Amino acid sequence: MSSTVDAVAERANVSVSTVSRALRDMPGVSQETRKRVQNIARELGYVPSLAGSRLATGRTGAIAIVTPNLSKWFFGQVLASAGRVLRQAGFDVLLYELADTAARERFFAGSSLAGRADGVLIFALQPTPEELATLEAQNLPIAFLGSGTPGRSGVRVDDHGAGRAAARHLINLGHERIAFIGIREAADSTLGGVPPANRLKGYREALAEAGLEPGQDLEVHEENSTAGGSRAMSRLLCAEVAPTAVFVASDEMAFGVLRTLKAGGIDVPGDMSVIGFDNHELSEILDLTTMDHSVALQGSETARRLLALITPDAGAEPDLVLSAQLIVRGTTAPPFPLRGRRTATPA
Amino acid sequence: MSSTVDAVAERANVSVSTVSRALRDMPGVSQETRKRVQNIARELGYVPSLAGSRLATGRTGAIAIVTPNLSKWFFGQVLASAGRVLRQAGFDVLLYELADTAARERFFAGSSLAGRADGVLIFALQPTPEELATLEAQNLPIAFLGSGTPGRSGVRVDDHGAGRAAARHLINLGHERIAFIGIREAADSTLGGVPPANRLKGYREALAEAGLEPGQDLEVHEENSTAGGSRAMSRLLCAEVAPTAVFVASDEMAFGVLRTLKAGGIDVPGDMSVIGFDNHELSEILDLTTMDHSVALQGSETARRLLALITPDAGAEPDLVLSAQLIVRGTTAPPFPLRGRRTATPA
DNA sequence: CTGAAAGCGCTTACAG
DNA sequence: CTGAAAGCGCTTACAG
Repeated sequence: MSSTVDAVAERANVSVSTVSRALRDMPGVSQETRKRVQNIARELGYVPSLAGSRLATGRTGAIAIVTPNLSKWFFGQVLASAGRVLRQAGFDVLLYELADTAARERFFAGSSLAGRADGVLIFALQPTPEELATLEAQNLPIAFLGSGTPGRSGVRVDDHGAGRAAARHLINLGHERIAFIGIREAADSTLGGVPPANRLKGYREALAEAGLEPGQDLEVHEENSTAGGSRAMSRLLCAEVAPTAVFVASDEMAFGVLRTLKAGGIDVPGDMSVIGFDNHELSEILDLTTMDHSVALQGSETARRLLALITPDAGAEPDLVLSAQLIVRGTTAPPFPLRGRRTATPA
Repeated sequence: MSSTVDAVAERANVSVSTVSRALRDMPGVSQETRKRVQNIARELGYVPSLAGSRLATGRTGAIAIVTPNLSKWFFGQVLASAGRVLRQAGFDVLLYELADTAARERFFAGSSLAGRADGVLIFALQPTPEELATLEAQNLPIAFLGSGTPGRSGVRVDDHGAGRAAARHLINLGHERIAFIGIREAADSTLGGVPPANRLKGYREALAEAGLEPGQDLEVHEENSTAGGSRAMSRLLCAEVAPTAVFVASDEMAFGVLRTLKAGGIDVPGDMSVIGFDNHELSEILDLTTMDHSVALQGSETARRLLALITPDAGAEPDLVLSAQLIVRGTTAPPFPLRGRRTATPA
């Protein structure tokens, strides 16, 4: 419907080359001509056809975001924050949710992104070597969020350190039987799976350093949901010797843990300390002690790194590794015996 | 990088016209030629240039989704469900988050969608007549979610009926002082504002029908967040005569309400009944009685309606008005005096 | 500073 | 069933 360069050119008595240059603030156009062309373009309501310029330049002006299950809180947050940075920079955002393995395969099967995007943001899914190869074949700049692909641009969290820190907090409180509830990926999950593993490692390391025996029955893995958390906690309650504290690899699971404990009449933090991971927007409501890992920042910084890869002037930014930070709330406390001792022996 | 129609044509000893037709399963190509062309295309790793076909056909193969603040739970859910339907139908999803009024103005200022999308889904924002006009000017099919634009294709919730139902539930339990906590839009909100108003109307209507006086001090409005809910509840606790029940226009606010009540030592549902609105994924954890309004369905059905507008064969589907449904959980009960009477007088 | 022309990669009447 | 050609709307060397 809207007019074309030709229409503008004719009306302004110049060539289309001049129109093109004038409208894009390119050098080689006199001030006067430029002004005139711009005014006429405005009058005519001219808006350049994206398809035309894409075909001519090969640039699309769009960035693709590839994400696992969007209905999870985390991905909504990083999508929102990354999207804002990209739009700010003038890019359109193309959204690819790979909710299950079928969608993932379909996506990586073809050159899904060819001619559609100038770059791609990959959230939390660890591409296989083959997948990475097909991505490379379309040679687009890529930035990764959360998947530890060495040598690639991106942002990730020091999950190992975070796991240690969470466990340390419980150890410092005096706990000796500390359980771990980790994320078990669903069979058709599209995630990479690296971060949870590292949280577990950090936890084990802290326990070892403190001279605590990590009982196998104190590590359970479940689906990352409130229901999964509930189930995991139920299993822990059947351990030979029940733990006095539990480190849960996601806040959502921790919510399920809290529900189960409440249902079972087990006081938190009186009988059981609980620490989550995420600083989910609702963890404050539940007064959950948790590890914050700057979720919004992860999204925006990944986007910024991709932009640095695309825009020639911006220097390449190094990978960013974020440290998680303990947020102390009301679900962690010294174990019962210690609390007793302390109140009985004022310093 | 990938080869072009010309390359395929040359290799197959046919014209580009034939290649184009063969690859898109158009009539007028012999089975044999078609097969041969398709094989060669595959061998060459040919993938059609989107920019080329867009320019030639005017079709983009993309749908734009325009949404308010994406980090809100509701919008993440409807985006996810709508996106799945669109991708299933072969469309790319272009995401426009209009998080504040500035973004909204920028979006509606130009013909942002011209040449970028074949249709647009508008979530929960009520376009002004001028905005609607600029949208129309780009003449794209539009489907609305949640904004009551009469005569337009879309999906919305019967908020009026839902408000009545929620209030009825409390009335039926025997409550006589029933408060309402509504959503007050932030100054730079991009939302339309229609649904909350209707929830309030339904509430008032139910009270009137039951012969209950709706005290002005029983209606408070706050920002749609847990903090807003907390503030609103605090204000209600200062009313001349405190309510015994409260209908909260969103679950997130209701979470804040529950926190405030807990902090104040007010038992739920013993001293105060609370009913929310959304059936938020975490409302079950908090055992919150609420109104479910089929959030995922809203997204997918809006997408389906847009597709019906775009694909010629599919008949136009009528607008969909969804009824909300009460989910009874643990935060609603008869008011204290009634409970007392009932236990004292066994039937 | 300005313009004529080729080219980006497709699709689609039109003719055969 | 197949092909030659025009056209979609831009950008960009190249020449002046």
